[in-house]
Amino acid sequence: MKIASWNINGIKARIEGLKTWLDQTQPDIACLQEIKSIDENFPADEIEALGYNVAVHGQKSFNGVAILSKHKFDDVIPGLPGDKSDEQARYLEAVVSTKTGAVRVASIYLPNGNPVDSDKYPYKLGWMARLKAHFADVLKYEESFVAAGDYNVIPTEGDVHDPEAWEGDALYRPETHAAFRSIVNLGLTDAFRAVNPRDHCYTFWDYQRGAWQKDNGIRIDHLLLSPQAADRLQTCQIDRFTRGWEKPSDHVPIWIELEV
DNA sequence: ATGACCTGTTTAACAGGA
Repeated sequence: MKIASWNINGIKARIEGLKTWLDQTQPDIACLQEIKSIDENFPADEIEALGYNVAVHGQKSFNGVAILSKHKFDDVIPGLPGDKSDEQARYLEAVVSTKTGAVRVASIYLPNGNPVDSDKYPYKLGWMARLKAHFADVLKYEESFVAAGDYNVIPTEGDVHDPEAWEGDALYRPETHAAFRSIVNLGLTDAFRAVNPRDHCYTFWDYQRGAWQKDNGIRIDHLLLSPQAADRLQTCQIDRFTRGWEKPSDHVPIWIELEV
C-alpha cells in the first residue's frame, strides 16, 4: 500500500502536474497540502476520474489540505482539535478500510512560524503542542496511523544544505527541534530516516537563488508512523523528478510503501 | 555575474511562503 505526501503549492496552478504524477506513480493514498482553495473550487471531478475518492479541508487563498484515496473513506475528520478559535485549515484526518484492516491517515500543514519575533512563532509552537496531544490520543487506538505532511521542521543538520544559513529560523530553532522530537518520542517513526541513513536528501528547494540547480534544499516533508504502521514499512522514497517539471511546486512528493 | 521566485487575490500591488 503506497501512501504519499505532497505540498502542491496551489491546486489551481498544479492540477495538470498532479494528474500526471497520480497517473505515473499510482499512490493508493495521497495527502496534499497548501491547496490554497476553498472546498467548492477543488477540482474533485478531475481527480475522481482517475479512480480516487476525495476529501478536502480548504480555505480561501491560503493553507488547505486534502486526502485522495483509492479506498473509500470510512471516516473523515477536518481540523486539528484543541482550539476552536483556530480558523486555519491545516489538518485533515481520514480512515480507510483495506483487506488487512483500517488505516488512519492525516494530511498535515504545520505552520511555518516566521518571523520568529511575531505572533506566528508562538502559533507554530502552540499548534505543535496540539498536534502532540492529538497524536497521543490517536496512538491509543493501536492501529496503523500515518501522519503525513509538510511539518515545516528541518529535523537535523543533516537535513539541510547550509545549516548556518538557517540558524534562528523558525524551521530550525532549538525550540522547534525540541517540539518535533517530543512528538516523535511519543513512539512515532520518521519513515524516511528509518530506511535511509543518507544525509542531504531534500523535499523542498526554494524558487529563489537557483536553489534547485545547486541542490540547496531542506527536508521538511515527513511521514511519521505509529508502531503498527512502522512494522509494515518497506520503503520510503522522494519523487525528486517533479521539481524539474514545468511549473513545479517548490516541494516534491515523499511516499512510503506499507506491507499489505 | 557571483544572480534573477511563485501563488492567490479586491487584477495592482500585496500578503504569505520557507
